[in-house]
Amino acid sequence: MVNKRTPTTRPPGRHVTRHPAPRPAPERRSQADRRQQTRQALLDAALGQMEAGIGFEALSLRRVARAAGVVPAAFYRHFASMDELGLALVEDSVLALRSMLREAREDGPAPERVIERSVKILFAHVREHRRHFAFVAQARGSGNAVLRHAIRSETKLFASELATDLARFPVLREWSTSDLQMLAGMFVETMISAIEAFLEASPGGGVQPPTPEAEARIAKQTERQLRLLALAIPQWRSRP
Amino acid sequence: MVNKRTPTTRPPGRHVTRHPAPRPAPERRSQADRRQQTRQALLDAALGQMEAGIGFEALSLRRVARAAGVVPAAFYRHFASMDELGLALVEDSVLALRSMLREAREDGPAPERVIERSVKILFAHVREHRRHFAFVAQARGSGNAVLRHAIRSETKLFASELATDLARFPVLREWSTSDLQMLAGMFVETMISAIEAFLEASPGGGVQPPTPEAEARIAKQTERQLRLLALAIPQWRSRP
DNA sequence: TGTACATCAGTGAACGCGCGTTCACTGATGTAC
DNA sequence: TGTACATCAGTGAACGCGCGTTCACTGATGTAC
Repeated sequence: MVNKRTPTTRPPGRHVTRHPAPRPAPERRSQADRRQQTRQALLDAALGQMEAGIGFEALSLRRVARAAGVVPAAFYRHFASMDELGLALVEDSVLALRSMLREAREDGPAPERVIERSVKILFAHVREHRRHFAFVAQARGSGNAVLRHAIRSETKLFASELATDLARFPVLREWSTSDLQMLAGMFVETMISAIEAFLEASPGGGVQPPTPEAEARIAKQTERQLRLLALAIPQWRSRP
Repeated sequence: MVNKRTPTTRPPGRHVTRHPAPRPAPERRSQADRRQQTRQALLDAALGQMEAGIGFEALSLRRVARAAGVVPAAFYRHFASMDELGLALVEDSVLALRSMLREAREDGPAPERVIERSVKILFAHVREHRRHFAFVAQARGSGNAVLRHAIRSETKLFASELATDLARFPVLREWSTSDLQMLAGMFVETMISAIEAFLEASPGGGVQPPTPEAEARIAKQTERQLRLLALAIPQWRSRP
């Protein structure tokens, strides 16, 4: 078959880019830096598009590339597909979750104010990594099977880690593993719905963070839920 | 501007439909019946496509029309857009939820086995309306703002109804409205995650219902969660 | 019952568009000598 | 330090495809007389 494409004969400098930031003065930087920077721009662009209310499944490679200020073909230098970009976002989000648990664990079990403290940490993290949390919340139930499964298995892992932490509390020392898993799962569920409420309360379709008042209201509600759940613990007769 | 379309001059009977069921022998039926039937076929086709693992947002009007055995243009005789079709599905799903509450309410509060009974009713309904539940679970977090909001407000309404029912239990008679709302919300959350577990356990990407064993396992887990939650109730000091 | 006309659900063809993917290319960065 | 060549991130153009939407149309059903 004949190659029907006309050989490139355009004069140099003729092409006008219409991208937002037309690559400012070819500053000197290493190839590795440039690569890393574009990769990050693609990830940021995807999060940014989703912030504007577009679901991950409806996100197109071309939109992401455009928002990142890069030609569609350049996308392939970093990800083989949108699925792969999504998995990279899951990975980043998981790091945020892990750091949350680490912080909560930091000064050991202080049964008195543990709920209050945990909620504070939760909301601080959600505020800081809002876009990643929004991505996870959205893709968790999305039609994309690859992402859905990745997120589900990470959520289970997270609940397991939490279960191990819970086992350190005296009241829970006698609980069976499966009961601890259940309790951790319920805590995680409560956190997830808190996160969803937080994101839903973000004005402008998730573009801005919610007002401090709205956040305080949701945090308080979450505390009440966790407190109610905690009241059940001493009443439970754990069986293996 | 000139109408560039060639006037239709094709001989009658020339066109060959490639649709699955090429409209069998023009049986006699009323226009209204035919209309209703196609509308239902479109709704079923949408559910069917989603059953195959496609998210609502990724569902195209053309796919739905094709699966319904109808030409794309015919879609517009029934819905102005896919959003509108989605809202019709939400409405159908809400009916299923209402019927669930009605059934649970039927023989009044029987504190002894109320949890066991409720879970039985829940799973019976999920089994019967699996595709509608799957649709709601999927669209609940999807990128489609219209559907997301419709589903959220219906969920809140559902929780409110449940709260009214809960108020009938003697242990809860003294509870403030907002505490009842919270409790109902937590029950609903637990149900939702049970539904998600049920759907996730469906083999073949949701095409078939889960095995009776898997269902029994999930039902049992749900019962345990609700039981734990119920244990907290007498301990709670409700304040308005 | 029979006839002439109206209604309207569904058809088939066409449109312009954004999509994912490919390709040979450019030109700055990196390396060997 | 200077030169010649290699590497490779990003480019621009092209492709074929499925999409949503429009339109004049067909022909069965419905209605008025």
